[in-house]
Amino acid sequence: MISRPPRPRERGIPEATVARLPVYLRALQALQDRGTATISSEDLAGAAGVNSAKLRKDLSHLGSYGTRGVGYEVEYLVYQISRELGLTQDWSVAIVGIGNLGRALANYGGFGTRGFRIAALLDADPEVVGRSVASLDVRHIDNLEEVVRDKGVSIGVIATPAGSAQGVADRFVEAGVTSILNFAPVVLNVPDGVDVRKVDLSIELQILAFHAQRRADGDGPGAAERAGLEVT
Amino acid sequence: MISRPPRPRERGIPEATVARLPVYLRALQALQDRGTATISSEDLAGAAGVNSAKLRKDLSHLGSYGTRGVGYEVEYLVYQISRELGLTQDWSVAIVGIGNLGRALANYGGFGTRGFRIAALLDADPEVVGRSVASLDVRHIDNLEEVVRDKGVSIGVIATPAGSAQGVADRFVEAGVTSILNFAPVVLNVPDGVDVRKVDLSIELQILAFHAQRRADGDGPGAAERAGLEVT
DNA sequence: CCCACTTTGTGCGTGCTTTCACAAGCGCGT
DNA sequence: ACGCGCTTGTGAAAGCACGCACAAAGTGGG
Ligand SMILES: NC(=O)c1ccc[n+]([C@@H]2O[C@H](COP(=O)([O-])OP(=O)(O)OC[C@H]3O[C@@H](n4cnc5c(N)ncnc54)[C@H](O)[C@@H]3O)[C@@H](O)[C@H]2O)c1
Ligand SMILES: NC(=O)c1ccc[n+]([C@@H]2O[C@H](COP(=O)([O-])OP(=O)(O)OC[C@H]3O[C@@H](n4cnc5c(N)ncnc54)[C@H](O)[C@@H]3O)[C@@H](O)[C@H]2O)c1
Repeated sequence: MISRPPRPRERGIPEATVARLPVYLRALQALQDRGTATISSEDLAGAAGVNSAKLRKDLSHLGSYGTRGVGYEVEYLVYQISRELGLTQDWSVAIVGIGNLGRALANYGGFGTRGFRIAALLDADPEVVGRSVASLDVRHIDNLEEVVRDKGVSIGVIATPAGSAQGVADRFVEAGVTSILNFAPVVLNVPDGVDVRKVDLSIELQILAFHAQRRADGDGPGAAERAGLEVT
Repeated sequence: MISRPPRPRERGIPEATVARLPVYLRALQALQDRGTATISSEDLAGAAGVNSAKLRKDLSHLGSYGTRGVGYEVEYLVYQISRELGLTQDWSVAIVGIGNLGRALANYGGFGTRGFRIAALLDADPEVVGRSVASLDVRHIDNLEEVVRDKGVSIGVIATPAGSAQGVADRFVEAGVTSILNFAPVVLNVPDGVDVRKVDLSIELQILAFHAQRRADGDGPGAAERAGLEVT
């Protein structure tokens, strides 16, 4: 391992924190819409469904943006989290596989509140290619490289059947897309430096089933807590 | 495959392990379809995209189902994981909010490979109620309690707009549903003993954006690895 | 100016997760 | 029967994550 140059400010935000920042951001934006100017860690934690100490520690990774005795200024915090998450710039998204799910995604208005723009839709089926979905023409998958280049696509969404997903991922990578969101139920194989996240409905259901079964079997006192359930 | 496990089952399977079992199960079923009889932890780990030591430790929580020098018998392991996850019984699922997403979910054939059955669709919009989606009549949300009772619904899926989600969750809980999968971008408030999981597209996109930005900023050597990217 | 009160930022103990490394166990060929 | 090669199962170590509890820092009232 090469020793890194002495960085004055090591910016290593824990992964668990990164995953929660969007939740905080959403809660803050709701507060902002309601006209709230400042909020305590206790209240914000409540709105985000987390422990307040955890929230404070998470925010402390971004810097010291709170005021003791008062709380956090909502607007300022919204800006800081947005900046940290990279939402102050625009991200072009391409969706591949305009079937049931792909269409729902394309039509989904509040895509990512802000920051994300659906730039292109692609499919392989001649029936689908050429149609207009959510005010966008569905292009043929063969144009992927061209579309990525011309539209500056930086995030690829895969909503094809499982069998096609790896191939689509390969083409995304080939075209220079290094962020992929995968809805197909397969493990994608990508080179280092490419970031893949997956959304998997059936895994979520199976986890629910596991806990439900456990609750049904040996439902003694504390069984739910042991299973790590939502506690409010 | 009728004989119950020899020893009293461990009561504490780590949550992280539970979340991976469905991934292993899917990989195993793919192997099964391809006619593979046995597989080593190394190969299965490769197919599931995890470290082989982790895979072995995960499986060890279910029992000692491997054979040293040989590997795991695919069919047996499929059965054991299925049983552990509760997939040997049927789960009735009700979907509330038959909009873009709800329809996609309802039409999604391979819902959970096996074990999950969509038993009911519910909506509040008179335009939607009464229509037939995926061979099911969409019922009015006011019938939720009745539907849950009659169809034996044990898992509730929420695909309504954010503003309605808490209300729907409350009604699910009231009706006795203790497993909820939430697609709406809100933090649900539920009593102890109710299990809520969420699927949140925009959070995933924001996490991708964070890593993409980080890569763009200080893309030095090892930057990708530090960000915890897919490594294959 | 001081004091009572509020709330942040964080040191620290605890428990969970991951990974390494290897002894023990199994099958096969001789 | 025996040894060799392969693979599992698991102790042990290291790394993360969580949440308590409290000092430090700020506010506002008197
Ligand atoms: N529908 C859901 O609710 C849902 C839920 C969870 C997961 N998924 C997963 O999402 C994916 C899509 O599901 P769906 O219901 O929309 O399926 P679908 O069959 O309705 O749509 C798939 C689309 O992908 C296109 N396609 C196929 N191969 C392609 C390729 N090589 N390049 C480009 N396009 C290609 C098809 O033409 C089709 O339009 C599947 O992997 C599914 O398992 C769907
Ligand atoms: N479409 C997507 O791709 C997508 C992606 C991520 C998240 N989501 C989220 O999923 C949810 C649904 O999205 P959508 O695009 O399908 O929205 P949609 O507006 O198309 O559908 C929502 C449906 O819910 C129904 N509904 C509203 N209030 C209800 C109530 N109280 N009881 C029962 N039904 C009610 C509406 O009648 C409508 O049919 C939203 O919260 C959205 O943020 C959607």
